[in-house]
Amino acid sequence: MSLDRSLIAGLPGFAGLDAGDLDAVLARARSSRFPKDTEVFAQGAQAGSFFLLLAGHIRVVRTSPEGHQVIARYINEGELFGIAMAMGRTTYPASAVAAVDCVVLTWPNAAWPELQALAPAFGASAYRTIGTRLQETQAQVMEMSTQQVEQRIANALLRIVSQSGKKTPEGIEIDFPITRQDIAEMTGTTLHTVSRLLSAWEGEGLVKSGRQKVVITDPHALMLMADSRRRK
Amino acid sequence: MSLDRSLIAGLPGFAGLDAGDLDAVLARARSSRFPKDTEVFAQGAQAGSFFLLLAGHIRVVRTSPEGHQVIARYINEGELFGIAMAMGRTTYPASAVAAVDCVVLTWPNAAWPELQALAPAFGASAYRTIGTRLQETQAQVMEMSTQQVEQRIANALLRIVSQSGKKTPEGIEIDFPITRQDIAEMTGTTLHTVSRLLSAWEGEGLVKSGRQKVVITDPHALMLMADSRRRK
DNA sequence: CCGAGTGTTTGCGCCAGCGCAAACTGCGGT
DNA sequence: ACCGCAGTTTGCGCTGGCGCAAACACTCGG
Repeated sequence: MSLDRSLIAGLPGFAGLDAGDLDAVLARARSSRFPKDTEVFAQGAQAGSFFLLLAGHIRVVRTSPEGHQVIARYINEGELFGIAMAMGRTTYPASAVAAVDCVVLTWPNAAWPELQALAPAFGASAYRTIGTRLQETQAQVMEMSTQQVEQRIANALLRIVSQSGKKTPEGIEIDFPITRQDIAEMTGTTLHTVSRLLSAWEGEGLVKSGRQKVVITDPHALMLMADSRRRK
Repeated sequence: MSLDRSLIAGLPGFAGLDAGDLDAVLARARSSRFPKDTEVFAQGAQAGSFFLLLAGHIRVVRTSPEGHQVIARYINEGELFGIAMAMGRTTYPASAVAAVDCVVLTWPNAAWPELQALAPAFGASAYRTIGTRLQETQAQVMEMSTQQVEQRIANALLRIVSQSGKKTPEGIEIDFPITRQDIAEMTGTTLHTVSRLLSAWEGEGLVKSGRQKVVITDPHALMLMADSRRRK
């Protein structure tokens, strides 16, 4: 069973490749399904492969020696992940867990140079991805240093929604299940605080939230919330 | 005036190059001196060059729109920095300021592919650098989410000292001037808190500190401090 | 030697957000 | 239809660390 070219034809890393090249890229890949809440790879495991998310949403989680969990990011459809080896690592620095049922392409590390040779844009795109993530992570550090919890949560929601938002009659909805606990782990707070805040916002008509679901009903007001310059 | 090969011969990115190659690498570079507290490049500026620190210490600072400053990292001798273009950026995401008088090699962006061609290890080394920084930054996010201020500061000091520590009869000293404010900006706290903590530690004989100077007299005790599992 | 500037220390009051605990609710399974 | 669990809400008390402010101590230039 071979994979259809259309799966990857539209992605930035493979732009401008002809049918033959696309097939060659796919020839080395294996496609697999990960049911909700299963691990694609585990933190600390030997990094033998890298991945591309074809469908679904993936949560990248870091666990501290003390057992604390932090959500480093969510991976969206079409993104590379688990590219430890491109960063010169031999081991995955975090775990990847399917937030919903996912479809994933897997390449062995050995395919990395081949892909780069085949698709000149692939390497550049991958490195740009890493660079972008470094930026985002540094931005997160800034946020955590300088902003109040309220603003951090607002920012986090806006960020998610901008990447994985689904329009509904009520507003923009996060299109994968997300718990208060998840939001807390993204923003360095507790589920209690997140819950309180969301309740408050719901009261003000900014958001509408239910079990593992959040809908932003007034994005503009949330944006104001997100960067209301505090103190001074 | 040409640059001596020995300047870069020992660096990981240029390992195994012969004299001619090294000269070729240096031919494209310009060496310059940056006095203490001068900017090598400014956040937001067009990224036309990338840099290698030959001597000194450089502080990488991000400033938020509100004017808050955060120290993203310190660059040590022999490290690349300002490699925005390798990450697909056209603009520097942070400012680089000389913490002491520095000597810096500068290449125009155009030299990037040439260096990669000349020194196969160069590209890999650069990407590993970015990867490492991503790891470190993510680790910092975890730290800020899960640890108390006390531990974050201890960790920050240990990290600095492990990279830029100078042994003295009294202990290990940070070998560039660093203020309480700097430490606060690295750890997301205030200079007040840092000052109080350092005073307390000085009382317990863990550190010895003065104006823009910190000496770790009992690294082991500090390490205990750094990862004393808190609550539960 | 003096003054100015920069970095540091310290006291005090306060409050955002956490820890703990208990109750509640909606969903999925049998 | 029911039960059980996972996720959520909410109250309450406490405290770590911040904001503010004032005094202090080096160091450097003149």
